[in-house]
Amino acid sequence: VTTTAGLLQPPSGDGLEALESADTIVVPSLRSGAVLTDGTLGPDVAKALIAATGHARVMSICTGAFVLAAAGLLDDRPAATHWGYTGSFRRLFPRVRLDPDVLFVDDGELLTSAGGGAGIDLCLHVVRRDHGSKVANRAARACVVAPWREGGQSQFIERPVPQASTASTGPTRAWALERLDQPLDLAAMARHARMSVRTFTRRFRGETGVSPAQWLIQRRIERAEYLLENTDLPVDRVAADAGFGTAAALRVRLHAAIGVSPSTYRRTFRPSEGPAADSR
DNA sequence: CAAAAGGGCCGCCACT
DNA sequence: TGAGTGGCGGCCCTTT
Repeated sequence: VTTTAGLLQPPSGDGLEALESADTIVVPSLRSGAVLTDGTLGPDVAKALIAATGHARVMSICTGAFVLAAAGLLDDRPAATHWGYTGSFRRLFPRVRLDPDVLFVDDGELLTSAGGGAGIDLCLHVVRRDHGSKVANRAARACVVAPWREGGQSQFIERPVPQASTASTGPTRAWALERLDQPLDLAAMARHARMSVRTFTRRFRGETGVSPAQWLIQRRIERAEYLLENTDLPVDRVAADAGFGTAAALRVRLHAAIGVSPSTYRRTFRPSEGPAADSR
């Protein structure tokens, strides 16, 4: 991977020529510059970027999307950028189909991501595409980040792959999220995805980087954490609603994931709440 | 804590 | 010939 960073204002003509031979060009986020305020870009930069699209994959992180948009690369294409810049981005680049709800957008040779953290998600996605989920997972571990985040309903938009012979497990994940409180086993999920169990597990791991059961546990933990933080439901109700069945199972999972018990977790987020029973 | 049972995961391989 | 599929078996972890 060849990355060109900090070349937006090349000192004296050097730098941009690197784009001619790059495989992948990553435009990082900017905090200032004309492109953010009035959407203009040096003509030589724009020209170099446009020329590079013939042979290189071009991606942006955070406000880097302004650079791609200013060069006209994103016209009539879906894209993502930092949520704080949604308004000005739309004003400056009305032709870009900006999606404010996704972590990143994979439109084939053009990839854009939301804020810095989503930039990591995008980079891991690219590594997964190029080198498989094993390498991507190792990279994620090295960076101390989750190999995969769901990020709301629409985790990311993939370019509608031509003759998508490959059905995705994505719809089944959405389906599973709707019924987290019910028993869900591999057979049921595979049936929903209309695949054999073997193919389902293989695809699932390829697409998310984790196994179906691990993914389910992670989602259930998130649900339980939410309920502990935002409701006064008793712990066994939380366990049931999150799909753990018993409070004991929730205890074990939560402890394995973040090292604390449900009640401790709740207390750190709702210190002054709860029934008077626990007064001193 | 022990033991048994039940799932899940994944390498392997034959088969489209 | 090559990629995708899915059944099998063994190991592992979780639950009872």
